[in-house]
Amino acid sequence: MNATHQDLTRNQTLVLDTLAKADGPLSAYTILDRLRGDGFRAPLQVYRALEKLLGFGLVHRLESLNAFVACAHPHCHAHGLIAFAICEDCGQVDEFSDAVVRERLGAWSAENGFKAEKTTIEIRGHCANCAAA
Amino acid sequence: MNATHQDLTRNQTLVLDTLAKADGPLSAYTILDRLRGDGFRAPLQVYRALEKLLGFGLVHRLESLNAFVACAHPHCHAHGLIAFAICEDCGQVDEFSDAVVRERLGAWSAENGFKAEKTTIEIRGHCANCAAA
DNA sequence: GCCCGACATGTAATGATATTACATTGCGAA
DNA sequence: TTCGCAATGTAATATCATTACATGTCGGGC
Repeated sequence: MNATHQDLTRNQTLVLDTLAKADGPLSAYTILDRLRGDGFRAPLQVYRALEKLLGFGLVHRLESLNAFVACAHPHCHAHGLIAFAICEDCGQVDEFSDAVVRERLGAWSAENGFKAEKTTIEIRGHCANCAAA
Repeated sequence: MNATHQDLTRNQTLVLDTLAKADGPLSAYTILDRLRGDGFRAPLQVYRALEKLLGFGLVHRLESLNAFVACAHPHCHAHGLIAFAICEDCGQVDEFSDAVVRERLGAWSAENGFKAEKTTIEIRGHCANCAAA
């Protein structure tokens, strides 16, 4: 019973749409500001919606930015490990997945008896466009 | 001209020693509190020391925790990519490095023209000890 | 010896991110 | 209808990090 877009509440929909329309990651407070016109008043309204959306796999949190992005592949919440390449110049985020990386990290966990719950991979740098300029 | 332990200033030494003595990651404010007795008064004193220590490779920042740990291998600041396994129960952090993972992420960057500056890999979960309990 | 520049430090104020606590509302099931 | 649960609203506060500006320290060139 995976949550679909239709299960979302009003607040969740507003937050997700805001992220989807944005051209890069947004902080919770930026989302809040963009939704003032829709009646948002307090950070908690944003954080609560984000919490659900993260659970549904529709949104990702970028730990190194303290910010959030809409999932680039919202239809296949299948892949368990996602990596992000974050351009420090233009803010663009590229989301990808690598089976070998997943397998290697899984192997380390198995060898060390570590039960992984959530894995974060974030590469900060400069995208092709910005590196060229 | 890599910085050695001897190049450190008083504040840097105090902060590094605090992290080294701790049994897990510490937030900047926790470090501050532990150094009040040594004359520390303001967050900036901690953040400035951390900034240098991060540059020297003697300390790592855990992005998903907003906290800091002393490097487990302070003598070989060689390996370019480090992964952290963080136990959510006991707070222990295990630091490791995997050549295959580095190679795969490097390959993705090369294919996509992305110039990587810094890569974060953090696995949150439960260590062998805590998982057993 | 003195002056200067570079860097480390001290201090206050503020900004940015996130959570706790408690009251209220909406809505389906017994 | 009434209960219970999940979502929501609101205020206050906790936590993490930076900006701005003043002061101190030390070594090199003169």
